[in-house]
Amino acid sequence: MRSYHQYCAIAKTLDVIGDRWNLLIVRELLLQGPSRYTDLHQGLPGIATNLLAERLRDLESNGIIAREEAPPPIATTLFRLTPRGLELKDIIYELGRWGAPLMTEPDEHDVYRDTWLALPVRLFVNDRTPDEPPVTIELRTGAEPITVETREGNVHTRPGAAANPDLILTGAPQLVVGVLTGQLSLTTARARGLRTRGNAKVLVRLQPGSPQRTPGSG
Amino acid sequence: MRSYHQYCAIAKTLDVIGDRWNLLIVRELLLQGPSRYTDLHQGLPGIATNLLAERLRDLESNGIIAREEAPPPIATTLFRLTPRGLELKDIIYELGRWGAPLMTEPDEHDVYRDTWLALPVRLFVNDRTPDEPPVTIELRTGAEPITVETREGNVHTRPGAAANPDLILTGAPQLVVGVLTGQLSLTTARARGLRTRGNAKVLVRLQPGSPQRTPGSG
DNA sequence: CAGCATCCGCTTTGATACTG
DNA sequence: CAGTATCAAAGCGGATGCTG
Repeated sequence: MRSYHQYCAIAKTLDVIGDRWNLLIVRELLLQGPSRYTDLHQGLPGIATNLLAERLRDLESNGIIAREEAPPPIATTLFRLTPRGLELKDIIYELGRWGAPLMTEPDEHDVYRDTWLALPVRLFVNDRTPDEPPVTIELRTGAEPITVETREGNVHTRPGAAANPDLILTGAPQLVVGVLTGQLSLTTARARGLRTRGNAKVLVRLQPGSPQRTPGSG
Repeated sequence: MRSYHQYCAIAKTLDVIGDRWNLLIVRELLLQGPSRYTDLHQGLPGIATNLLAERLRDLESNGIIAREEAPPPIATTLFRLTPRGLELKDIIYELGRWGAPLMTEPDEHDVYRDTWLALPVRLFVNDRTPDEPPVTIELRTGAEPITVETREGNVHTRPGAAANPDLILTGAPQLVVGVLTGQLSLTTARARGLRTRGNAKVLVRLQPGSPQRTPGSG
């Protein structure tokens, strides 16, 4: 990329990951794990295919990602984060935490992927009563459900349905985010189309108090 | 800027602060406090003046910074971070922590400003024996000295000379960073031109162990 | 089909000059 | 001091084509 040519830790970091799309590529690899080129391309709506190829080259030469020839049955190239690339996790988390409040005013043109919801939920919400038995909430905002679980005072998210969820939230992602982050009351969200099934009282447990920092992977 | 048009917390954040120069402007305002246009311009070597003006407009319209007409004796416009802009501190710190290891291989063409050193030092170094009496180290890497102090287990930095420093380090910034982060031995650094005055043993106290997270402002 | 490279029109950036 | 104005160069996005 174009370097800032400044002897400064911030500038040096931005020299490596400041280019357009770079941090979103890291986001995809963090959320999805090792990925094929085509899957990255589909997880990054709007990127030109030549730019994706170029960015992957740059990130590889900077030691952020590595490519790996997977044997059958995959039989294709996989891109994965290196240990150094994984260290960008805290940066991604801070970006997600700062951006969570922006999620309540979505743009009409915005593209949405289910897995993207995991970040604001995990980072902005915390378990206020960690001593009570764990709760499980299933979020249905699109094609694939997401499961939110409390575990030892932390909030974890993972793709897929839950076995025995205490609560199921179905509706537009901004309604789900609004309710989970406490920016939207349950009454208002319901009036705007959110549907709930199960025990909605567990929601008071997951509210932004002192947000958790650098939660575990998952 | 050009939006990613993705309903994702990371993408939304980058829509606001992902443009080139934006985070470095925030860096300057964090390190220097409220600043005049000219001082920002001189603290951001390489930025075109039209770009600085445009970025300041963008950041203001996004609620990150505010401009303020200061009365005499300043009698000019000051740019300062809003509370929302101050919340970017954690992002800046994570960027600085990640970039600190890159500081040992400087480029010949890199520009340097004394205050930039504060970030990697404060973020990458911690006090291993917080119960012992505090130590003070003065860094002389350019025109203006920087003071490093331990206080209740945290490491603080501030511009200016120290009253009674335990140690004074004089030399190129990469030597100072290398020694403080433990990437360079004192012997090697001295051989490359680092000069020390005082009790060099206090350096073993300030080494990267479990790096401190989100230290207080200062 | 997966993983690119090439071409092209548009936008953004950087350098410089100029202004209230 | 605090910007605007201008313009060449680089970067980006979209379409398309190539190769295993």
